[in-house]
Amino acid sequence: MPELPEVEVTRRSLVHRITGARIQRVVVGKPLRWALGCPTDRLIGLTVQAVTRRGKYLLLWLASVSAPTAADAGVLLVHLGMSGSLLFEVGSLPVGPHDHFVLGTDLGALRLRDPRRFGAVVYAPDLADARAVKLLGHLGMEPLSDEFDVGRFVGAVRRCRAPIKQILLGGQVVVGVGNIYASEVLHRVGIHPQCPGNQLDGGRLERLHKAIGLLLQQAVERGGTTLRDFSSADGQAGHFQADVSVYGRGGQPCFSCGHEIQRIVQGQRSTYFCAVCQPC
DNA sequence: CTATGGACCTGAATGC
DNA sequence: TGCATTCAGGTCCATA
Repeated sequence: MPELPEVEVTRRSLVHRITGARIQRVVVGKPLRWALGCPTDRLIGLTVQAVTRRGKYLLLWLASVSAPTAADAGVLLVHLGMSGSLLFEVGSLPVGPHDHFVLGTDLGALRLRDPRRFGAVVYAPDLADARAVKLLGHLGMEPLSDEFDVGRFVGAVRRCRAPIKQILLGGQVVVGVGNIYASEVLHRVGIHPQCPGNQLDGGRLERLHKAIGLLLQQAVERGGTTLRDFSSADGQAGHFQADVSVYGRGGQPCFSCGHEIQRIVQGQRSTYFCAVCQPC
């Protein structure tokens, strides 16, 4: 489900509702990808001071009662994995079979619903903590921020021999581009997904850089992509699936040229592209 | 260091 | 209908 746009849409739908909420109850279900890393009791009484995002992680900054604006009580790193979604609801509805982490607060209940359990909620005292560094330390540039510099992007890609699709998915150059948006952005700029990074000239990479920012921004504005079950924290589905031009469209005609969309496998993930619009 | 494949887990869709 | 197979929005880890 969740690439950067879906995570950002979740963040925006959540932040104004949960900020200031005081944690009263923590319920854990079946194990997620990683253990929480602290006793659930440790979270009781803390308040959610801010909700930020790094790549596909949401960061819930926690504050103690004595310093409610300082985020001095650590951070919860939330990852939605493949099938996760966060829902925030007033009141306390029954915990469903796929709700594997629930924060009960005085403002409502936040639940991570994740059937496949590739997601995780990890507590870290701060971002210098070893667990936080392991998860966030190697991540590349934020594509919707000013740090997403053209020169750095071009330079980094041209140092890689891997296929450009894999470079985008890897997250070490730029974060947040997942399997849907990688295929989509390469189609937009006419680059073949198997083209090695170091064979792309500066002009094409500059256009790719620009297209990544634009595509992700557009997807956020459309509420993300809902292929099966994504929804924001208030239950709204996304609409960007209506703007998808190649992902999941193997065998169907390209909207630009009419040629049949190809499906190939790279790194055990499906890639979709048009061999006419993306010749190399 | 890179590249590759396996692992984690459930559910929906497809095929025989 | 029933059962087996394939696929799915992520990413860490072991192995070569």
